[in-house]
Amino acid sequence: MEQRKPTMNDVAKRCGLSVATVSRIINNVDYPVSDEARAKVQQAVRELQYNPNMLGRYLKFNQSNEVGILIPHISNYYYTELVSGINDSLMHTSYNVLLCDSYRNPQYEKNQLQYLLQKQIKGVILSTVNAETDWVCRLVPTSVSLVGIDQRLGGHAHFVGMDAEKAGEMAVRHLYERGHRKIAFASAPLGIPRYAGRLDGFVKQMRAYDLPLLPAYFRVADIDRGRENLYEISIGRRIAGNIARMDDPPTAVVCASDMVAAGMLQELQALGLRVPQDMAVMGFDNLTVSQLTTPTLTTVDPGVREVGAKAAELLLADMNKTAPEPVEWICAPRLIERQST
Amino acid sequence: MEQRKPTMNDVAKRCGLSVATVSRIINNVDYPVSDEARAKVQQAVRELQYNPNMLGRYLKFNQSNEVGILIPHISNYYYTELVSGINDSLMHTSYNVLLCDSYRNPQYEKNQLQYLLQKQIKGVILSTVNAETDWVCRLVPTSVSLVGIDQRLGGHAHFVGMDAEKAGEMAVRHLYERGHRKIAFASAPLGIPRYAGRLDGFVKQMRAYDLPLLPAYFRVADIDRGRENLYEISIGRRIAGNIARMDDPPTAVVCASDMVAAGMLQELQALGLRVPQDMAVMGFDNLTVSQLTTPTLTTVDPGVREVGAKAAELLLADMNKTAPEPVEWICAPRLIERQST
DNA sequence: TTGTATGCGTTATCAC
DNA sequence: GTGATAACGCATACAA
Repeated sequence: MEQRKPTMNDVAKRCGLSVATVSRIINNVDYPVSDEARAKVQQAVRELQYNPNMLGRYLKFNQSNEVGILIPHISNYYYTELVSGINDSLMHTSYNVLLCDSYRNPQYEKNQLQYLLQKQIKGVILSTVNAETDWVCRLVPTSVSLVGIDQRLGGHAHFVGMDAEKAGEMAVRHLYERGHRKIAFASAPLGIPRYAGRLDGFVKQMRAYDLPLLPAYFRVADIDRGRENLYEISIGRRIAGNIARMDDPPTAVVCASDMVAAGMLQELQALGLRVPQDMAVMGFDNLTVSQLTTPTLTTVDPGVREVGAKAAELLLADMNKTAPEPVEWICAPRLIERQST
Repeated sequence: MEQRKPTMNDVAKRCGLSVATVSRIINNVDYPVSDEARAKVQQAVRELQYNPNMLGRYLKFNQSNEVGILIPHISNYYYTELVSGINDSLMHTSYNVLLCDSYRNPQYEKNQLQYLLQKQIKGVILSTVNAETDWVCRLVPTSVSLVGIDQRLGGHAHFVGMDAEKAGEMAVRHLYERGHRKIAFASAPLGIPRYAGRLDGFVKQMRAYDLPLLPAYFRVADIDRGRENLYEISIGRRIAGNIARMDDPPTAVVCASDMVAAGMLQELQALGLRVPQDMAVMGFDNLTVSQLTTPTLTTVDPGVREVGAKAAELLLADMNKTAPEPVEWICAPRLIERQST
């Protein structure tokens, strides 16, 4: 009962024409064809429920019509935001988008990229798991367009990034202007480069203001596993406990991400502190959740959606050969003031 | 400068062997081959940076190694949760996963499915945009495994679902047991079948308790656009305003989803009502956000992740021909009691 | 143990 | 207007 899928040959036989004619009609190519033949083919296509096999076509062209997006984890809100930015731009094109997940595993990431290349995709937008990216441009031939997000990829790759360091500076500046002098930093593990960048900016601006950088005020979780979002929330909760119990607690805490900040916010309040009166809390990313917490969360928006849109734009330009030179584009962060500071 | 990608032929020429031998070595097929040939081929592969072209291989086999997931919207937390459940199971197999987004557009959805089929994928897991699914099994040949989520697809498709109606009943029962008699229902548009199902269950259980079904207590938003998550939140906020201003307000409100409930929660409190004392609020889905609101949100967990895992399991079984008959599996909902009721 | 030749479904070049 | 036929890259039956 397993029906074999009809091929163009079947269609041709059915209507007594050749595959050449059938192909021309199906592809609507600009070629003289009799109305009679066209009608016959269209009917046969309908009767057989013929659906063209792209593998044949792509092989012939030696080029597919697909672009890949490869991100560390689909269940992390940061990346879904990013993908939305990309998709919104790409959905209006004729390209087919393949979304792949590297599960924060460098080995898996490399495999996924290799699979995509083996399918002869035309372009890739890649946000790598970590800062080790040398292998990428060695793997991706120049005939495949390449855009790196968050991390530079070298070679012929374009780069779209966010200024994590500046974002970190902005957070400190905002708190300083609100009168805070004792400011802590709470983070998930710094293997994620944007968290490290935010910390760098934090330190830099603290120094610029000549504020104390107490070791006790740096709280970076070290284990790195569990379900993405929940994991960062639990880090926030845990660090909140630490901070609340300190002899000389800070008056404000900068969290490396909104998810960490959300956990922090909740636990601080559960421990009886008022936010922002007793402790101000800030995050980064401007995720949807930052509007749902009570109080709503002040955050630095790195421009994730804009970055996605720009990456898509660059990819398209490169595939059209209109962007021969590798381009760098950095999105400026934006402070979103809400109730938590 | 555009280098042509090396083919197997190039590898063969380079090491003075035939493509047959090269193919056998590259595929590690169980076939007698001299160590010398093996070494030569491996070196040539490295030197040329040869990467096999799957289009050729798939075409030859007339079968690819890929499965597709097609969902309404990647930026909707409900679906990312679902995809996570699927991926967690599929990542341990040799199948390649292609994630596609139908943008809540039925026409786009059909196109996406067609593209997947044209690429000769082996199986699809599909959560359709709406309840109109007749076209699906007409489009998907029996040689392609098919699993429907949320909506039945007919034909040879398996089905994994959640009991939305029962979930709706559970919500009412929970509130009733807490003493609530005047209960409202707030929802995003009912074009999304699970929202309609929850409403059905709500109505059924209200009738069973002989509770009043006042028209004013049914608040269903009618416009349907904007960014997924933010959109549902704003619906929740808007309906909160309506409810707070009523002459004879309910004492509890069931929201069709956690996102609607989160918006509701926030706005009610902003308007000076205490949750749950003045107004109890419930949601559905048990999304991560339901743990981040203040108060945390009581919700009915429909078992999204389990459903994803089960769908993956069924798909794999079907592709291995170990599940010849279409299977139906419905996940029982679970009440998650938190602070909002 | 290795090589030759064929075909997978498609498009394009040529001849008719 | 239409129809043979040769690629595209790969895997394999068969020959050597």
